[in-house]
Amino acid sequence: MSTTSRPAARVGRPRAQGPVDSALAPRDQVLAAAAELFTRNGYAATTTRAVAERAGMRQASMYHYFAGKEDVLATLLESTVEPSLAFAAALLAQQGADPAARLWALAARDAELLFGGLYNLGALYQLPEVRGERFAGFRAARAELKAAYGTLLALVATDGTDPALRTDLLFGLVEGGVAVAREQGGRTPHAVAGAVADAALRFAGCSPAQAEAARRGGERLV
Amino acid sequence: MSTTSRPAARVGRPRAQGPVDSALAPRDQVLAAAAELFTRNGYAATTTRAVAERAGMRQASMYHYFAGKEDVLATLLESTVEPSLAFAAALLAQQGADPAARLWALAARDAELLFGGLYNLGALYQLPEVRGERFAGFRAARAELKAAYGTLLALVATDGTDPALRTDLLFGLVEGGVAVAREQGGRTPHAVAGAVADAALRFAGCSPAQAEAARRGGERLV
DNA sequence: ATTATCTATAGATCTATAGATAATGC
DNA sequence: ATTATCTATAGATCTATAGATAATGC
Repeated sequence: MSTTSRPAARVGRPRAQGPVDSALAPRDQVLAAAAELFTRNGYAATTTRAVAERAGMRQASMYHYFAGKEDVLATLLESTVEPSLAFAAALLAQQGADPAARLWALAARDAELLFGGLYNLGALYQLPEVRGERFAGFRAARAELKAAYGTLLALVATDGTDPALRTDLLFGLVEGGVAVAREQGGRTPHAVAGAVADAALRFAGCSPAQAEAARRGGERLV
Repeated sequence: MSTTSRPAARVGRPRAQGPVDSALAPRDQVLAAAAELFTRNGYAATTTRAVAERAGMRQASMYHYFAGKEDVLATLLESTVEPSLAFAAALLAQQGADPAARLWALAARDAELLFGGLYNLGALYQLPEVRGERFAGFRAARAELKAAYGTLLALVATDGTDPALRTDLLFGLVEGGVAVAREQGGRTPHAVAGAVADAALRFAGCSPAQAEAARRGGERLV
């Protein structure tokens, strides 16, 4: 039997706008719509109605999946850090590998994910709303990612005056560099990621020759 | 005659809340209030009523000084870049001075202004609203500041693959570094500015020894 | 029975404008 | 006369909830 054009039987009242042509689950349709609208028009300026209708449902139906607008934003932000954090944890576990190569790999992967996403979710990290209770999980995950940068930085740069401040600057280089690089079109995630990671190694104190070697090592880890 | 406790004679209907104890002109009271509220609670989430009342006047009175909420934000942003831009222009004119020292000085001054301000106005650069027509002046000024970084970077780092991308990353290092560094308390603008400027020199390709020399030269220019 | 959706709406805003008013300036 | 402010409000929202409804599942 053929399953190609048979619509999956769907429980529940049909949508008023008709079924949506999307492989995503309804909850993910809401998240995708929110990602686009929050980054394009701003979080506070985006109404729940706009999000729901872009996802193909009525405004109130969104509340079947999320407790409210903040819940949508928190879910989005968490999903943005998670992949980088998982990669960082894997890198920290590879204690035999060259620390400089691992730092290169972390910065490159993180930058690539931030830059390569359909939308500039990184810009949402600075929203004042993110200081709220609902975002504690996101903030913790982001702090853990930053700590991974700090661990690798300490292994590479052993001189280290004020390591906490230097870790913050390194983290800011990645997030801020990607944010500014996004303002221009015509760049590939790969090129931006490589440039950010090279910069991270220079920041960590590597000479051009050391940085070059670390890049070659790092590229194998990404 | 003594002028100490005589209130200046003020034209116009008195304020309902009584006169405000502030040396600022009413327009600047509005700007100060907006700077605090926009950065603390977000731009879209801040109402014109909240801004006006923190400035000691009624909501509608704000419209005597500004055409609307966007006008307030645009004025604030322009005033944030202007000092850095003026300093950058002065540095570019000093063609006899060491380029690395000048780059150090620009990054340090820029970071110090961003970090030292009462409020984190730098976080507002990424607002979606800033893409609008009313912000063309601000965007142009910020682009000019970025171009100054690019000019000095090209003088310091003569290898230069993809100088536009590298300029963006340098600019992102300063803006993003300050943003992340602000998240922790207990840091002085001077310390953060120095660390950011040192990082900028390393980014530009300086060896530790060259960077050290440039720092000493740069400190005299700030 | 369960589920995903819908319609309808309460209650609470918010921005910008119209027009009045209470000072000083001349 | 000029100015800085005020009061009042039109018109347009927006979020979240209550309760109904139209599917499938058993």
